Amino acid sequence: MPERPGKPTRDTYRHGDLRQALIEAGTELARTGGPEAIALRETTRRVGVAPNAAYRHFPNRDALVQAISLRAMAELAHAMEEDIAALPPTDDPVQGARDRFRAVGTGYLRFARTEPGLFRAAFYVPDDMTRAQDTVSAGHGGLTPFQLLGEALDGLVDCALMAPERRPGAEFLVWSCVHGLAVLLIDGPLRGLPDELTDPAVHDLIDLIDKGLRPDTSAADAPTPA
Amino acid sequence: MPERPGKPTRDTYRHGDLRQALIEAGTELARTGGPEAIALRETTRRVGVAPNAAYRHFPNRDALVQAISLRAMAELAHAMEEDIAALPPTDDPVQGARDRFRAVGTGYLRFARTEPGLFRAAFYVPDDMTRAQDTVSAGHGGLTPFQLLGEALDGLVDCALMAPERRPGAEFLVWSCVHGLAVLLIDGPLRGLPDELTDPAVHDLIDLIDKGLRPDTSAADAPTPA
DNA sequence: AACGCTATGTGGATGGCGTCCACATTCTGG
DNA sequence: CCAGAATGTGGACGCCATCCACATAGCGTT
Repeated sequence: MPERPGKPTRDTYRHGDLRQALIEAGTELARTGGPEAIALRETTRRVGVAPNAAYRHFPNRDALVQAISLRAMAELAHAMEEDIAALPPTDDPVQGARDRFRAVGTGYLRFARTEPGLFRAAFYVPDDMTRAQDTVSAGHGGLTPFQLLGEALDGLVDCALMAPERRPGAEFLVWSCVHGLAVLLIDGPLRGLPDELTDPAVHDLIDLIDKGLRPDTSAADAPTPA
Repeated sequence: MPERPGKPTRDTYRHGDLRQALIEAGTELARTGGPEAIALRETTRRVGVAPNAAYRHFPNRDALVQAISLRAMAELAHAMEEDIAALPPTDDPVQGARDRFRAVGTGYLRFARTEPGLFRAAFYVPDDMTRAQDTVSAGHGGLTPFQLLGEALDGLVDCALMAPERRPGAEFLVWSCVHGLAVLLIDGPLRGLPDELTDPAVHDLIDLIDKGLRPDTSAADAPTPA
């Protein structure tokens, strides 16, 4: 019996669901080391299978990383949904819209800080905008992170917290701001900033975005402030 | 004569300034392929030297990447300085402050789109905030990108385009927004967006930040807009 | 001027990686 | 029940970073 305990073994020649097992194992690698830590050989090793077996389910390493990336994106959606769900109920629709908008941002940044490896994996590689619609990257509610943000923005417009003419493409602007902070915090120059400093930064950033989106009250768009 | 044309050779056993040559060659690799394209072996090959020679000047690959990263950060500073220098002269100090602030942002994003590989290299790896002060990463004016942004923000405060009490830490917020768009554009889901779409996005983003930074004119900070 | 020390470059080996090709085993449909 | 498809294995190749032992060149001392 050459079976050493601790090493995953199997009695059948076939694995059963190797594809899923690889995604699972690879996700754990990404969780601790980011997408570049997803080594094909190490992943197959953990599953207890020869390196080449992976090629029966993915054309190459990048395809595996891609699949893991989609799953990570879905986890990001979950985190955002959690922050939205944790919101205290309100009768005021304006308050509600603003709360949901904030929750989208805080959930995003909470996930980035809690699971930096997966967050980075979610944004790894051959991506175009089409993937944001992929249902695999959606949360339990069926919406992707991008779509969750869109809904929150629609809510702002409905409550006149945002000018409708500014709505088109606003996802990209807001997304940029929040994403930028996430990136600077997890592998940029702000890495390792203690929570006591990051939490206010998150708050202030969302304040800034919120304020920047609001409709112009009087005359405030011209070069001079007032 | 085993010298094949095209391959860099040298007549002396010593190279002269191998360290600088490695940084130079590695920078070219990063320019086209980003920091992960900086392979120690390929870099030394281009310089015409054995792989191990690099270890006389850098403890490991990461140190080389780090040196290249600093140089790339300096190039980023140059790009920002260029946009500032290209500004039309103005008598209006308010206009000037706003212009410089915008130029900091446009320069940053122009560099990111023009030299995505170097931009990514600039933000690669073991970084903490201390490196932003490193003079190696400064531009011709002696200021790092971070410091250039700080100056621009000071200018806004001086012209009452920004509330002084919001000044501390504002670098991080503004930086996040601009950096986020850069990242989404060059290796995120917005990759490959044509210039016709990115240019307005850059403009709108800076507008949003500008607006978000402005002092509250009347009553506009409370949950209700007006 | 000669000597030795140190800085610098070379060569070879090791272990990790992704990927390809040939082969083995199992499952499935006719 | 058997052929072929699906799946897993083994070995090889070329890339990589890094380590050790060795070679050579330049520099300061005497």
